[in-house]
Amino acid sequence: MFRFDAVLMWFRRDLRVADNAALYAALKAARRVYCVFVYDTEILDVLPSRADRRVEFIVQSVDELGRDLVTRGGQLMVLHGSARVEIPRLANRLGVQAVYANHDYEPGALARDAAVAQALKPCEFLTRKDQVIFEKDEILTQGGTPFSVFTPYKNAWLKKLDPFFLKPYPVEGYTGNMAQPPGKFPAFTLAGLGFKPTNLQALGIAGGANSAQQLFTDFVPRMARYREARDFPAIRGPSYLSVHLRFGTISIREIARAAWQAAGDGDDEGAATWLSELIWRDFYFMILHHHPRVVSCAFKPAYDAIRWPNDKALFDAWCAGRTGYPIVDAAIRQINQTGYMHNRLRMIAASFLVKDLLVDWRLGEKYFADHLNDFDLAANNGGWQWAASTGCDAQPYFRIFNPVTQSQKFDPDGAFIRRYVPELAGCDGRTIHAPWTLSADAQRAAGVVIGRDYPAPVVDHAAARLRVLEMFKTVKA
DNA sequence: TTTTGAGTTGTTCGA
DNA sequence: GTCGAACAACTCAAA
Repeated sequence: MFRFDAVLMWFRRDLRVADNAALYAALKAARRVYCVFVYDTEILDVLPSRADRRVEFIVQSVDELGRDLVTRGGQLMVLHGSARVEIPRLANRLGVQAVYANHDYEPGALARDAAVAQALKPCEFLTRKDQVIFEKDEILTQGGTPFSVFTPYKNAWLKKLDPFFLKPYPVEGYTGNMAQPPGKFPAFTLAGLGFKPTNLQALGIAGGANSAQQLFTDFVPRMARYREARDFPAIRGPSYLSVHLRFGTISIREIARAAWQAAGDGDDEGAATWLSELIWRDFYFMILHHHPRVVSCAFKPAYDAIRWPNDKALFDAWCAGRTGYPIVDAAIRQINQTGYMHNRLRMIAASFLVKDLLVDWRLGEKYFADHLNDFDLAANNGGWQWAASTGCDAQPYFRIFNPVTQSQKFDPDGAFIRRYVPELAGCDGRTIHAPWTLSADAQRAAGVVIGRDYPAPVVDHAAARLRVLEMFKTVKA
């Protein structure tokens, strides 16, 4: 009744037991299922810092996954090395007939998986869809081509959606055939991996599926207000699940199901808006999978002709949160201090770097990639190309965020700015968005001298706007 | 094949 | 303060 005697389940971006597609497939297919996670040195060795919140998050998640597997009669083997080498070696040692894993769509991961599949032969490498609701070829235009505009993609996505696609994989009922590995596979500590602790715990962020469930439970009653609340960084609008989606400590099916059910027939716009964000996630995975060149090039190739000045002093000011524009600086300080940045602020900070400072979007993309806990290649690239107007939707290049207007609109009292730019704590809600406009007396009264305690604006927005418009026009012509 | 409607997230200007 | 139009013209997707 089993297809295989023994198989190996390889966990990667799916650090949970519940509703895990590949784990379910493995348990259904084999009399004995081994489980493994590899701390892949090919990834860890190139991280920019030895204190990385993501590594800490993964360690916590892997530890919890290991404990969870033990309660179900299994045990997680944990390795540290190159997955390309370690997985085939382990499969051979265990004598399994197949290795199961969930699909990973990034170009580097696809190359790794192709190499592993090759090295495993004749042992099979069997993979399942788990990270997304619909993969790259499941939502197509009537002409059978991939979409490149979000709205028609979303309409087709919603039309295709059926409760069937959101059904959880009932892993719990099939864990009787978990296998005990031969020998010892001790867990790795953060220090054992060569990394230093971060402020993750102090931030209240924790890895693992239990923490993800807590966040989700906390968000469910807020979902109805998501549409109104999500744009204001000072309030608790978003779900904060992005990092858990990144590492698979929560199932996309579980949360999409909740959103879809709540959205109903259009009577809950908060849930519908949140579901839309989950569809964006599928959309960008699809775009990257079909167009891997966007990793290094503009989706609209014409814009690769732009010669970005890339002024180093301006880029450094942006990275340090010292541009003189409070909302931009607060945003950058948030990512620097926490590894998280509110979505509205990601747009403002990205627009400012590209359109005001004339720095190549790829430098900003890299900065976010290095610092975001929830960094995902597909979504980060899509977001930056959107902000830079080089992306795949019909985004006119003359849409340039005004950092003061955005600040007034989305942080009206300056509460968020005050949290991350304490130099400006003495400014009132009216003037905090553009403190350089204060008179010398008013600055003294607010306890901040512009140019001494807080930088003067590094560029003039109105002038910068005209300059970038001119640049884009030249390239088009 | 041709036509038609529409395109995440904005800003500025002028009435 | 508020509102509508202009920004410029292109590409996508469906009828």
